[in-house]
This record gives sequence, structure tokens and C-alpha cells, in this order.
Amino acid sequence: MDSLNLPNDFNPLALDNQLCFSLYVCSKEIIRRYQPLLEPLGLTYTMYITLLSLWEKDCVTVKDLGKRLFLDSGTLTPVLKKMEKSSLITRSRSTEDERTVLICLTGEGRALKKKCADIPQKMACSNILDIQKAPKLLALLHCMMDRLSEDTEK
Amino acid sequence: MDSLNLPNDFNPLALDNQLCFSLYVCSKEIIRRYQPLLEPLGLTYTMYITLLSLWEKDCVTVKDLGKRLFLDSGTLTPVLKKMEKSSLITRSRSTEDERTVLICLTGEGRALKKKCADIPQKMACSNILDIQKAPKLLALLHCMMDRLSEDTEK
DNA sequence: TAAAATTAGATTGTGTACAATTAAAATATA
DNA sequence: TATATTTTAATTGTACACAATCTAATTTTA
Repeated sequence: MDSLNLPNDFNPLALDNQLCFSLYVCSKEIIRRYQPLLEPLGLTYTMYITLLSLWEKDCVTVKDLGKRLFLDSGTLTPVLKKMEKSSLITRSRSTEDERTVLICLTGEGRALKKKCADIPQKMACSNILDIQKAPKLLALLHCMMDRLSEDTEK
Repeated sequence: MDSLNLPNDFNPLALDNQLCFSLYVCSKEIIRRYQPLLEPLGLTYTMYITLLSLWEKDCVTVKDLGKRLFLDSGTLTPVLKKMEKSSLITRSRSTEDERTVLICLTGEGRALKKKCADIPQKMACSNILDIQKAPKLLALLHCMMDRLSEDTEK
């Protein structure tokens, strides 16, 4: 008896049966499609999601930003330094706790939100997924993300 | 009237509404969880999916491998050279068409399949997703992948 | 409270990713 | 059939990712 209810001919090592591989391909290919929309704004995808996070919650530590974006300081520090250089954010050591660095949007960084307003619509129109299926997929992925961050918590 | 049937308070720039961001996070985090299983075998995730593909269809060109894995030669060439060095594959120019390089498994490369046989099970047991939800998610992602490769075809 | 442990961010090293370019080979075309 | 075009890999350059390590600051604890 098969406790996983898998068909007998299910091959666990088949590429088409790898959940992770599909996630990996979809993620990469969609990020690639962001590029022509972001490049004119001087943004990479990593900078874009950093801005999305900051537009929701400004003036956060590198640690909190990293937790929200699932990125560590090894990735974030150089990206944030570039964003500082292009005047989108400021990086400043907290005076209360000298270990932490506070990331805050500049006026320019806040203003960029308007120029990004049409990006989601443009991406949706590239017909990557039926518009009806998107919420279902998003829900499944969030369910997975919740479990993934549980692990990381401790 | 809203042709997309979105709730009025839907914020398209909210991080939690980004399909791509969820894909990106889930993909990265799961790949990270493969690492402790692959490292003892001397494999990276990219090498692992390359092997998955070759175990299904051996002796393919770099181009065909790249199409299957959604990777270009800039990524594949150095990975394949490392796999050649560790005796998992051979790389040889085709005699019919000198432009193409044929990638074939060695005995060692084929033998590694046995040692990888329990990886899918181990990953599934890490409880990343309800086992019932996985097929649903996989189907949605394959639907997306089909559209993504349509784009790339031409 | 002085030493030990923890924490935050930066740095270093390895490994992808992909765009753009290059070079060689094969194919199409004038 | 020479020339132009296309195709295939490899190379180069830029940008992540993350593990491991390091340093300084803070907190715990003996």
C-alpha cells in the first residue's frame, strides 16, 4: 500500500516531477521578463523587491529587510550600497544599537514608486498564467513560504 | 468595472501579491535545503538537475540540455566542465557537426543515480508542502512553464 | 561586573545566471 | 560556388546567492 497515493509508474527522479525544478524555472524566467521593464529605471530585480518592501515599511534594519526578502547580508549589503550610491536609500548606523544599520528611502526612492506603478499590470499582460489561476498559485506558494520561514525562525 | 475581478483593496505593488517573489523565495529556499543532501555526493543543485536530465536522455548536445534545463551555455559550460573533471560526464565535439558538443554520462555518472534515489523522498519528508497540494502546484507550474517556453521558442 | 555568548552587518570565496560578444562551422542564397 | 546568414559553444562582464568567517557591539551569565 502506497501511503503517498502515487501512481505506480511515478518516477521520483523524473525532471517533470520535480517541484523545485518547476519553481526554479518559473522564477528565473519571470525575473528575466522583468528586466526590460526595470532596466530603464536603473533597477535590478533584487533592487525592485527591496523597494517594494521599503514602500510598505520604511526605515528598517538590514536584518529585518533580509528576513522579509529571504536574503542575507552577503547579498543585501552590496545591493544596498549600490542603491545608496544611486540615491534611492540612505544607510545609517543606529545610535541606540551601533550594530544595526537603518535603511531609509530618500525622496527619490519614494518617488520611484509612481514610475513602477504599471509594472505589475504589464507583467500580468505578458500572459504568463491564466488570470484565474494566479490567486490559486499564489495561495499555494504562500502556504509553502510560511513553512519555509518556520524552519528558518529558530 | 474591473475586468480582472480584483478586490478594490488589492495593491498590485504589495510584496505579498507578487507571484514572482513567491516563486523566487520558494525556489531559493528549497534549493538551499537540497544542499546537505547533495554536498556529500559532490553535487551542486545545477549538477543535480543536469544529471536528472541525462538519466532520462543521455548523449545530448549542450543546446538541447540547455533547452531542457532552461539554462544557456554561459551557465552550462563551466558546470559541465566541472562534471567532466569529476568524471561524471564526457564532453566531445560531434564529428558530423563540429559546432555541437555531445554530453554523455560515464559509468560513474550513471551509477550515481542509485545514490540519489532517496533524495526526492527525503525532500518530500521535510514537509515543505502538504503532500496533497503538491500535484496541484506542480500542474500550475507546468502550465506556466509551457507558456514560458512558447515565448522562448521563436 | 568581567568573561562568555550572542547578535548585526560586512567580507570573502564559490557557484550560478544571463546578456552580449566572439569564433568556428554549417547552411542559405545570390 | 563564393558570400552572407545562421547556428553552436565558449568567453566576458555584471549581478546576485549563500556559506563561512570576521569584527564590533550588546547581552548573558558566572
